[in-house]
Amino acid sequence: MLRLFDSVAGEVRELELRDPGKVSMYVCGPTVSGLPHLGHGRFALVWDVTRRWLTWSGLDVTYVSNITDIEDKIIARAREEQRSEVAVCEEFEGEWWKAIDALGIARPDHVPHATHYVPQMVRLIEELLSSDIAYRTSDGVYFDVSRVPDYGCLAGQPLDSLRAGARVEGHDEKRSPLDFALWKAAKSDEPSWPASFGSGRPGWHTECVVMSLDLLGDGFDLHAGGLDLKFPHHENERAQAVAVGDKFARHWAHNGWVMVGSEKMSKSLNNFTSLTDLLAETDQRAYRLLVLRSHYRSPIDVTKATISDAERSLERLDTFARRFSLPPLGGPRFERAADHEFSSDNAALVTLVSERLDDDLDTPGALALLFDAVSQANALSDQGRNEEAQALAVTVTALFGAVGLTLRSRAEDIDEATRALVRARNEARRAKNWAEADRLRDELVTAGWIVEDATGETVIRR
RNA sequence: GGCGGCGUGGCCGAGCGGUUAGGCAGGGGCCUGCAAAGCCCCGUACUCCGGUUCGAAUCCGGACGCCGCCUCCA
Repeated sequence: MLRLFDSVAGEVRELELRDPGKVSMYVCGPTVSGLPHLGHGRFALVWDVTRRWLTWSGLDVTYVSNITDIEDKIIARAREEQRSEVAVCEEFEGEWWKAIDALGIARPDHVPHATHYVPQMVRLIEELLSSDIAYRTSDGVYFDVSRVPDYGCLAGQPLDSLRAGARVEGHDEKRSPLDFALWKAAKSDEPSWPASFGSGRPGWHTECVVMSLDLLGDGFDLHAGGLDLKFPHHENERAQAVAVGDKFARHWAHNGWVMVGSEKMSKSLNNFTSLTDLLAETDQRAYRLLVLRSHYRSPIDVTKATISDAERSLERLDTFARRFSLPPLGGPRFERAADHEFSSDNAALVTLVSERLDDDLDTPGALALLFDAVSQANALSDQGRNEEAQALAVTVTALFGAVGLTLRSRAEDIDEATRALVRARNEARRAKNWAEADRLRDELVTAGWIVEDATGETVIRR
């Protein structure tokens, strides 16, 4: 069973499931006010890997991830571009899914949208108001954090300590600077919804509480997201749930940051900013490999150098897949251990990799094992031990598939003129006409092909 | 001010007291008509200063440097 670092406990602990055999997980999704960036990509990849691994392990996973479609930045953008908030959200939600699909991330089972849950948020706020945990001000409704005894358990600091550090500008009507907005009173040029406590729009922290509890029920197993959401977003979500008597999530997990070296992320510096740009310019699997290659809680550095490093690694894996004609696993479908049969030798590898991944998602450790296995399979094949090699290769590709990394073995479409060159080269080589063979190879190479003669017949690839 | 993290070989990146992480790049070899791919071998790293220990990258103390959170953020 997976052991994961729990952000409240501050230690790695086993994921204790509410219902045996079933995992309910909620991952805070994006606010669709712009193009998805590298940080969005990382969280989506990390939790996709987690979901896949749990599924591989035989668990029935329900994965929920929301779209925030009402928020300050969306309103600001809509105003700036003189179009509706709905139009902005539609555009960037479209971009979001394009990027998700390109990264080979499986779609969530449920994708709740904040605007579809406003009446339920209103009911939650009413409940909080009725018990005086929430209070009204001239600009909305606020949550009184002092009413939650263990407020700060996610921040890792007691309330007093947080309060001492709060960056001032005391909002007159708030009881504490840490109190957060549940509801923002309507303004004439902003979208608003009716409510018994005055029309307006929901604050960000309320939507995820309502949506996660609605779709997964109280005491769901895992609530995950980027490290930056730990405080105050997740703290505040939890505070609301606890305040109305729920247990909320049993386990909290957070992935680390994306860095771009010491340089500020910007196009002018030739750093990738948006996922959309990254995916347009690189192998779309490179980012997944980069994410898998470091621990999910460590910061990762995404630069041209680290991405191209990953791309070259992928070439090695693709060459491997080609050599053994391995099927492309991963992508939108899930792999399950139970769907595969492993010989005892290969079962040992599966066990070792499983132990790595079950240990707080040690993907770097798992990859090290898999790369070793790739070398082993190649070596076996070199020695002519083809059955063993093939079986190992199939196991390796299944395990890559288990974390969503698809190896490509499919030959590219090759046009007839190029095929003719390859045939001519085979003729020349049979005739030991090396000058002609070399000339034809140069021609193919100039056309962008990589030429390999390994099996007697020439094989070309891009 | 409070809380937390990090500093590893050319680059990336694991490591949680003793054994080769792994990848990429580089060097040598095997294979090959020559290449490519593949395989084998190689670099002998851990910010600094003390300490604990038979033994420390790994534990403790200190120094220096970098970063994050306490405010919208994946």
